[in-house]
Amino acid sequence: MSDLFPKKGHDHDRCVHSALTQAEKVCDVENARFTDMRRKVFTLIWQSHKAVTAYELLDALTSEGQRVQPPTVYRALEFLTDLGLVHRIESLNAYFGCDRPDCEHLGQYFICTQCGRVAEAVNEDMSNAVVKAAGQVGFDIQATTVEIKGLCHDCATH
Amino acid sequence: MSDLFPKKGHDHDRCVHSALTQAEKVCDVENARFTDMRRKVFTLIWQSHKAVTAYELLDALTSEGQRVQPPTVYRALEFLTDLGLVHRIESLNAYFGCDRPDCEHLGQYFICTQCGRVAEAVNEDMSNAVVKAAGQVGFDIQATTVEIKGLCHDCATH
DNA sequence: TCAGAAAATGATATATTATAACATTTCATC
DNA sequence: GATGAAATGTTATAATATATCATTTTCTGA
Repeated sequence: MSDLFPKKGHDHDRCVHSALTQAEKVCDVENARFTDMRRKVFTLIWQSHKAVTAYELLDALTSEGQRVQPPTVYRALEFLTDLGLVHRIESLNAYFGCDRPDCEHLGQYFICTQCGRVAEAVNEDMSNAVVKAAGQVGFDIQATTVEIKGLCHDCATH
Repeated sequence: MSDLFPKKGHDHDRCVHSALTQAEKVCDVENARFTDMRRKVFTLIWQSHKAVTAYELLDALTSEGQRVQPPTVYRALEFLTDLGLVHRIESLNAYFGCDRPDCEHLGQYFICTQCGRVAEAVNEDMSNAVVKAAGQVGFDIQATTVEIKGLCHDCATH
């Protein structure tokens, strides 16, 4: 069985560092400004492998001493999602850091209802099935939302 | 190409009538009460093949002369979704009538961003791909959300 | 370097979606 | 008809998101 969710006790600093490096690269390529606020929001999202709501981000920024209003957070989120650095999880109204922002993909999200962690898959079987099904009914795809809730392997076996 | 979205000029009264008949049957089997309010909300949802928000339902009920508060609508929606008579479209925060409420299924939703119509598919390729992908990573599925946005065949070709 | 334009953020207000908590009414059953 | 359970009414508020205009920061070109 392949791993999807990170192992317990993994070096999370590496996740964050890698995400930041990739985000910088993407912004560079896209000639987009990775400002302090955007970087802060992005880093906060990467504090865990869970999805985070806009107001949790707002609270976190406020605790850090910033006085921030909702539009500031939503703007940063819009910037990050537009660039594909962050994905919105529709069924949670929450946001999740992407670990492959450099390539276009139709992602699928596994959401553990026990531990709250989210994992992104880029599974061709699923993508292909969606594309094929759309083709069969003459539907021209613009965006897909595939979110799967249940128990991750850790939670299911403990 | 198989049809998924209803044809223009189809006899929509038949859709509504069929949906009501099926809903009555499901409620009967489940020994659940299809009260006036639930029937009204259900019928309003079936007024079109679009997804409807809770507050649109509230407004519609109000126009009909009822003085209804949000909890009333949300309770009816909870009842209907629990029974599988209505599905929630997560990416729209809106609700959509199911036309096969009698059988368990992992549905997929095609949402036309042009005309606003929604169509439910029960496509085994997609379901199987999701189930298989979950199996490969040891994920125990509780619920799935598959929503596909784009242009329906009518809108794409006109 | 600095003037002007563009982009980003700040600030205020408000829209939209959803639920908690308790009161009252309706309904099935005895 | 009395009783308890289910449904609905009522009030208040929580949670999520955006519109609008003001101000600040950054980029660009003279």
